[in-house]
Amino acid sequence: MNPLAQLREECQKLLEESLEKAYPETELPQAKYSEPPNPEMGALSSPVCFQLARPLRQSPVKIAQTLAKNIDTSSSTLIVSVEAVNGYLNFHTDIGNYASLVLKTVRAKDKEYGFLKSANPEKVMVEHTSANPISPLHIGNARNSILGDSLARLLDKRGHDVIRHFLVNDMGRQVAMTTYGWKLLGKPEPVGTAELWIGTIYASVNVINEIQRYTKDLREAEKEGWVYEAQEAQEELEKFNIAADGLRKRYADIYEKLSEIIPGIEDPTAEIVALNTAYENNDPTTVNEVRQQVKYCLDGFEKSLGDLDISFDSFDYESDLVWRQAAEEVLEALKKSGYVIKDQGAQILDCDWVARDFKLKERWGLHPKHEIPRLVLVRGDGTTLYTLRDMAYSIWKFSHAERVINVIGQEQTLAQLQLRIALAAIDKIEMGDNQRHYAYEFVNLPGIKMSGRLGRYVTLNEVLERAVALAYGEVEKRTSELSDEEKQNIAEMVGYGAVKYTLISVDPMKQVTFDWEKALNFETNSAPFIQYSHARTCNILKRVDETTEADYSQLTHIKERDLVNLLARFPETFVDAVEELQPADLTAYANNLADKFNSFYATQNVLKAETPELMAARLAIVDAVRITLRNALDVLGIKAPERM
RNA sequence: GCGGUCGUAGCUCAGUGGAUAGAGCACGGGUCUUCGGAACCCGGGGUCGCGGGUUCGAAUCCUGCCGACCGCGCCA
Repeated sequence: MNPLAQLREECQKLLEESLEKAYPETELPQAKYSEPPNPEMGALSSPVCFQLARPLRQSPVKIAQTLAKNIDTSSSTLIVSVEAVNGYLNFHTDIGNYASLVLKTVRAKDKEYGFLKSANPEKVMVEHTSANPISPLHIGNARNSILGDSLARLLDKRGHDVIRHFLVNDMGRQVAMTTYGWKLLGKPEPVGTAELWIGTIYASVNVINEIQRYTKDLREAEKEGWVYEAQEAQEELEKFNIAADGLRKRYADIYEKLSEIIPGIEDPTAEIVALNTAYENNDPTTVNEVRQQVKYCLDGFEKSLGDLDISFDSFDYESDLVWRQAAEEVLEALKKSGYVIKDQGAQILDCDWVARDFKLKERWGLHPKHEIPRLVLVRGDGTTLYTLRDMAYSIWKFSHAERVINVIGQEQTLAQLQLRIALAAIDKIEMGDNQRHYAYEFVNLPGIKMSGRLGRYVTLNEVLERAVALAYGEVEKRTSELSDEEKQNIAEMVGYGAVKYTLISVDPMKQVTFDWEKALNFETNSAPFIQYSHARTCNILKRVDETTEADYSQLTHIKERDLVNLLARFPETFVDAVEELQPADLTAYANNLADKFNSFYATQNVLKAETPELMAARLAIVDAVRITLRNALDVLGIKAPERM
């Protein structure tokens, strides 16, 4: 299953024998094997001589030469020679044997190639997306969904039992505001894309309220002759008026109607708060209304994400009564812990104290000077805060899983840390250990900031539509004989793949600026490029029936060796990507493999190979590349069409 | 003020202790009677934010500055 590991074992054996001969009594230090800078220098390389330099009191270069001289490769099937270069030991493979091992392994394992299973499979819950059900998913949410889903896929392939979870934030003021607007409109059915329609209601209510407020401020300031205040109000008004124009353009009647109704209401804010309270108190009519509105949005989310092949095993509503009860229990436990202090009637958790007592900073790798701010649990008026519900929710997660990964924006870092600390305070320190905040940064738009409150965003749907349309145009140029449906199918695989790839391939902690050109770039270093390479492999394979026995020792060209080496690296790349939770490792790998394959393709003609045995061997490479590219894309949730 | 994250080519980004720091875009030049050019090859372009330290070896680890963003609510 892992040919690279076999190769490494043989290297290790040779090294040990050589060291025993050349420097008896010396232990072989633990050293990682690395990849030489270029394939001509061998398949594997060891820097072990640098570590031996001190104990042996010799230069690494000298040691490497001595060890190389003492290595006898006759006992090894995979290694044909070892070279000392600048203190490194470079291992050269017997291409016939190594290619045979690698290519046969890949082809025998086929769909399972690379997916080494964990020795300790766990139940893992991945919570991702969890977007507020009041606006369409935008390109920033999509980063969350796509990263979360790729993590879930990676863990699943590694043999873990994965639960994909969505938390519905239905308790906030924003949901109440949206439902309020929807009621004012007479509870109509959504028109067009439901989430966008809902998002327009939400933003309209908000914008209208703000315009009223600043209009009032402006009048007062003018009356009193406050120049500075007047100017400030004027600027705010302009901002909201621009937003209003955008909303009108999207759904003229929503904004118009609401802007006729709302100014006639004495205190809309009070009514929104009242609606929120009624919902919290489980008033049956309100529950129906809110849930209906939320459902419109969630159905839309499921559809957009479904297009991307992203789905959930469970949706849970924050409003479910269980949490409130569980939150009470958590509060009791926290009080008993003794870490809760009182301040003007409020109850507050002293996080830093907990961290000190349980040595959490050492345990979780935080800086010793990192002071953790205190956390308010209960207000002075006795009402509880969200944190308690979040804790209860966290505890609930662990009744379904041993490990929890929360894909949540980077701005929640402190809140997530406080949550883990609070869990430690009530004797659930292992829940803190096994809970990981998988943080990611914003996606910005060039020039402006996205804002749900102003209804200003690039929606996921828009991006997907444009990507698929562009892909369709390209597909049409090349596969005119296919039916429209087939072309559409391929265009979707390509367009969706392109969007996923751009979001997966950059470090989650890097702020990115959304760039249409880059998202729709179908050239090298994109999903379509990898998919295209895959289609090329399929195309070659389609043209032949392999009958001749391959002679792998004829794969003497450096590009062929390079591909064999790279193919052998896939299983460990996969394992590293899962263990480090870095799906980007796999986009980089797949791009690299596609790149090397195209380079091979340009000069090493497969079907016109010099001998039938060489052709068979090259076909084996092509087939192995096909399998590996497909598997790498598959584990990222990107499909690989056979033609495009 | 305190804490976190980021800073690598003109632009967008890889590279989490190893050899000469790599891709794509953009720019300049080439390949093609093709196993599908969404391709391949060559080229220019870098004091890895700045300074110190650890190490045989640092873009990578530690530390001090500088800059950008985000947190530090009796909001959710």
